[in-house]
Amino acid sequence: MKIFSIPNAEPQSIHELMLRAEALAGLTLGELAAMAEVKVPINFKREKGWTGQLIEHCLGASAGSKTQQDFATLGVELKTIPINELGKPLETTYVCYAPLTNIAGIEWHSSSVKNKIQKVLWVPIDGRREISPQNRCIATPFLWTPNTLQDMQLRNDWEELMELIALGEVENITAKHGQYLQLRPKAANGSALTQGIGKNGQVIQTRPRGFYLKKEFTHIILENAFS
DNA sequence: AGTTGATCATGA
DNA sequence: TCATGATCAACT
Repeated sequence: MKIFSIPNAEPQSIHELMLRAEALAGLTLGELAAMAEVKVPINFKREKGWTGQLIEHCLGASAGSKTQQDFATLGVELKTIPINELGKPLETTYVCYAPLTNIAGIEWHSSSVKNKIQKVLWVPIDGRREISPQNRCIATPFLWTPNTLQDMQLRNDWEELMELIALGEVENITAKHGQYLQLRPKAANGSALTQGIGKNGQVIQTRPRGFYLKKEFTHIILENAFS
């Protein structure tokens, strides 16, 4: 029987992080929440980020860290991902905000997307809606770094999307653009506005956008990890 | 308003 | 049925 206790400090090595993460496998969110002494929501209608924050806490991520990776000293980004009984993702994966102004000179190799996903600790969790949150089971976490093909796939989509943004087409971009990386609104609500580039190069107000990994892409990551 | 964590819910 | 567009909460 595996023993798990809530750590009180950040992991000092990848190895330590992975030991902690692997010890979560098989636990339900209810069991883990009990150890952390937090209440499990009946559903995620309001607390949509609850699972991610629980796992962060239980792996010893420093709370409220901004802009950089969850485990900055290790260069590791943590992502929970809801899956069904076949191991297929049930949701897309948020990566980061998309820059909509001052984008001249931004290259893929220095982009937020590329840097965010250089090293990701994926924590797959049974996310089937017919299972109550407290009974949802944590699967086996694994570390992932994009391979050459995956890097190229994301780069192609990223460059297409950034080109459209630079050309003042941001408001014509839909989630259908991009094969593996998509651009979608990312805000508290529809009234949130930020600056963007208009069709004639002027500054416009537009909804903030975020980059998301499409399910097809994360599905392949999961398949590779468990094959 | 911006960024972190994401899932919800409705139109196609 | 399912992805897109919208939304929720905490913290800064």
